[in-house]
Amino acid sequence: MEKQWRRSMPLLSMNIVMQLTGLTARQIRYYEEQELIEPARTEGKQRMFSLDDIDVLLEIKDLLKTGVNIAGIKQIFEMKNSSAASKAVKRVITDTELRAIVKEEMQLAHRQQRASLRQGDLSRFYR
Amino acid sequence: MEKQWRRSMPLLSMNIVMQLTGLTARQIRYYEEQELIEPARTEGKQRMFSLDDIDVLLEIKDLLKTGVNIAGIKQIFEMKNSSAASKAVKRVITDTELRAIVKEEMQLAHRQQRASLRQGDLSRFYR
DNA sequence: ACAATATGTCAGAAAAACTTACATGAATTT
DNA sequence: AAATTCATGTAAGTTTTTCTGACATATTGT
Repeated sequence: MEKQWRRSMPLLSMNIVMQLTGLTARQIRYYEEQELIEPARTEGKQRMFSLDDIDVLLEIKDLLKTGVNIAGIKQIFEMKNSSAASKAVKRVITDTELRAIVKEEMQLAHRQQRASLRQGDLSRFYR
Repeated sequence: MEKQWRRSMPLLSMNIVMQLTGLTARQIRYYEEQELIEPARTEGKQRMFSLDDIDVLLEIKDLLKTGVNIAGIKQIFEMKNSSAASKAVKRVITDTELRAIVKEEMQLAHRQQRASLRQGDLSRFYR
């Protein structure tokens, strides 16, 4: 609970993040557009990412792979944040919404043989 | 003695390194020219630095501030490397050379009131 | 079939970084 | 004192990287 700020320092440029995550620039920008991440910007408006951003991007990648869509990921992240803030897990997502998400998840997880672990990217290189 | 490789991954661009070290691009390129560092390159020939590089740059900055010149720094680094390689500290530097360096060091350290600790840069932000 | 999603691709503009060359003040050498 | 060396500044022109915006498209949901 001390040098956590280091993980939130925006040190990484687009190119590196692409390599670390195995995502394309288009994907990364799209996730930002969808407000799943909010990278810092240089004076010249270029994106600068933190290690925390990398974490989030890898999680997005995994969730998409298992079939959750952006809307679902957004909800999941909201849940995380509210519980992480240790505020008695607010009901930001209705039960039906949650069930829909989980169902969707299960379906695709079944279809695809749950080939989960990412590879071909450099994610194994950090943390 | 395990995830040390992470510190050697070239993740950082010139701009960030300038901020982290408080050095100018000119200085950083000059130190490379003098073979004190050897940053990786992207396909397009842009420099990419590792955390280890940052360490070295900060050390260069400190040593220069205390009055050691590039040649001296080069020698010091050689000593470090050979002893780090735990090869019975070879005499890569003659005694007279060493004395010259130390003398030079002492003189300048005296002149300048030994205002040592760096500030104004972001070095405190990592590690 | 139609609409929505997530991503690819292209084009033009802007930002960042590169190399090379010349300038310069401080320190050192001759 | 003049010349030289050292470490850094600065300018110009070029290349690389990133940006935004638009349009294309395959897959999935209704």
